[in-house]
Amino acid sequence: MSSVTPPLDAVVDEGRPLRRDAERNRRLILAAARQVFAQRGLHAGFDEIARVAGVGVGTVYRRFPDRGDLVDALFEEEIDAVVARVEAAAADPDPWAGLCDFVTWGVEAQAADRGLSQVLTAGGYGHDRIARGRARIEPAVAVLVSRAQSAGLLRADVSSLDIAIATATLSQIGGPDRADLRQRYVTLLLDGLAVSRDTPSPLPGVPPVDADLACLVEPARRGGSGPAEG
Amino acid sequence: MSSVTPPLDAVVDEGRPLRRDAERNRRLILAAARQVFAQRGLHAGFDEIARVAGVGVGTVYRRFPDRGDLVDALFEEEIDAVVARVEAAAADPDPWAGLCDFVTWGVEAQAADRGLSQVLTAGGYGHDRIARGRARIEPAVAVLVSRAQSAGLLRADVSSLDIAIATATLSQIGGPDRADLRQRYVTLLLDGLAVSRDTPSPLPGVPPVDADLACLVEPARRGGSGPAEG
DNA sequence: GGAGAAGTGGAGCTGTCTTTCCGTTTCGAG
DNA sequence: CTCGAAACGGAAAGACAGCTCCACTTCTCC
Repeated sequence: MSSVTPPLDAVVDEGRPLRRDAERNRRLILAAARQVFAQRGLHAGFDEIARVAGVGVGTVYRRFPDRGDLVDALFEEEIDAVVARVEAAAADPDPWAGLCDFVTWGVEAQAADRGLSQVLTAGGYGHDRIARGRARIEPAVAVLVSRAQSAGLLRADVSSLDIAIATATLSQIGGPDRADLRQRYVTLLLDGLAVSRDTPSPLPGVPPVDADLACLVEPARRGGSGPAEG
Repeated sequence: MSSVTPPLDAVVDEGRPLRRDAERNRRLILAAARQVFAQRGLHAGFDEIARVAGVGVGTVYRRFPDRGDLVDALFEEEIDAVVARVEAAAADPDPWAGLCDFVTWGVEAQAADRGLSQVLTAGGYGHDRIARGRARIEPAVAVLVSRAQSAGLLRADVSSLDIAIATATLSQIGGPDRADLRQRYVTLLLDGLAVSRDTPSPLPGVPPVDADLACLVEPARRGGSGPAEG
């Protein structure tokens, strides 16, 4: 307040005067964690993050004593991106196109980043920064939803959380590279969300093959469960 | 090949002359595994199955040397039940009602039994008995699907595997006791699958609350990830 | 009711993942 | 250049699940 705003504040807060090498490593760790969390989800071992970052595990633990710190640091801006995208969709002159755009994008964003999907759906991963970020998404989606409902295009009995749940659920289908497959179900969902229609929107992609079923649940582990291997 | 068909054959095969206590334990283990796999999925520890069955782990491993043996023994008849249900649905005089019935039931059956969901979707859990069982489902669903398509009620561009994937996906929503929630999305799916409709089928249940998002992905573990606890 | 095969249970081995600790290295102020 | 503090890395301790092994118990057949 008065004269003493101690420089220590800066250390505890954001603008930490970390030693140059420490700051460099911090960035390397964040970059590595972004990649590893996206691929493997938030359970990923600190070992792997350290290896990808090219630092020792000890360094990761010193900088981010618990996983929540790392999650907070990483996903705050990703959540900002989600909010921005919802708001952009809500600004689309065509309310229905805006909704379609957001659902399509949301499914892919979560499919491409398993960590994001976990942060958005499972409570209790990050700390306060994540909680605050999440709280900003739902109202934004609510705007998008009610606009499409007012226009008489989106059925009146869905809520913004229905959209969130459906979007998160569809993101679980297929691997990161199977956008084609997921978009079939996005299309079905959107056709189901429309108030009425005469004819189905054509499903994109090609019909799934037997192996496409497999990417839903966690696969059998290398243990006794005998992964048939082919 | 000639004269000696050792009585051991019987032991290795099906009609095993197990000792009375061993046969009793075998049944206890199967019952326990059915319950544990349904709740926790097929990764569940043999420890827990043993504890529920009231036997030692060693006993479980002796009787079912690998997880696939246990899965085979348990899920063959559950798959038969799925096939039976598809065939019953295909016999419904109303092709659309049959499809709705099967999707609704299939989602709940898989939601109530995580093990079943894994057996049906992830390849490589059981052994040959499971593989053979799975192979019987798809053709049966194909009948159901093409009947509804021929009647002009189901959109022509979905395949039976689309139905299987969508069904399995929706079963991941909510806990075992949230059939009300899942049926909202089943309704949306069916509305999306219809060739055309004028008005949306009303969504059952009540709109989800924030906490309902959480049951999609595996929750944070008790480790450093700081499950915010509330 | 006795002998021996069959079956049992759970202690403990193994491999995996998380976290801590401390001897060494690197930085940067003087 | 020198020195102290900060940071480093990775070995190893701890926690834990999957699986094995064998001293002991229980059954069955005679």
